Amino acid sequence: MSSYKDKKVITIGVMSELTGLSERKIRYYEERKLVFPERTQGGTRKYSFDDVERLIDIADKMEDGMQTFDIRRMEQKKLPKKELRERMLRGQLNAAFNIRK
Amino acid sequence: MSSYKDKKVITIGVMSELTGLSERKIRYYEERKLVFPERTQGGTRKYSFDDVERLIDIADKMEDGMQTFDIRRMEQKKLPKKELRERMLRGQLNAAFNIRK
DNA sequence: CGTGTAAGGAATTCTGACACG
DNA sequence: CGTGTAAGGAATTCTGACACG
Repeated sequence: MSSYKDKKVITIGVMSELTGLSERKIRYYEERKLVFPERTQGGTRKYSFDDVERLIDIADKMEDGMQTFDIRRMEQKKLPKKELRERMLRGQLNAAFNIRK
Repeated sequence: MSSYKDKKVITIGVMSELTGLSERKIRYYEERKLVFPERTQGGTRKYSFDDVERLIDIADKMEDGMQTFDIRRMEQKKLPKKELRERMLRGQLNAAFNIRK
């Protein structure tokens, strides 16, 4: 089962190129528990191709106005469907009208 | 067709861990035209999973006493079969008796 | 030929913080 | 909340060379 897709070998610089996301964003999504890179002995992050796809997916949802909180809940599938729909709608409205909290 | 396997994303440090080869060896095999990493803007090497497999294969052949020259020829499949067999035999003999040129 | 190593420098990454909205 | 940035330091990588066998 252990494929190449889940082997953590990609540095944050390459990941940034692959996803188009800034390193800052990538590190922030980790802080928000959305990605879980491994580390080298020295402490540099290592990501997998699965993480590449995950980050692209996250980026899409962020663009739709969703918040990291909602994305995390969504992946855990623990949020009741009704509430999730409301949150997604709110996110899209926020995005559409560029609302600031 | 462009799979993950041929995407150049692995740094030499990770490659060294993945293959068990020293960075010195990995760079040397590049010098001998056996692997062809890409480079980042800054000049650091990037390898693919295909390269991981290729290097492991190379390492096996080196252990059998083959020389980089023969390995390269072998991959190009341009060496006559008879001569190749002779070279492989010689390599294995060298390895067996630990002969120094 | 194949590989280790010390050397000096450059590129990459890391963390914690301040800023803004 | 999400993200940019300047800051200082540490880890990583690079090249060319000398060594040895």
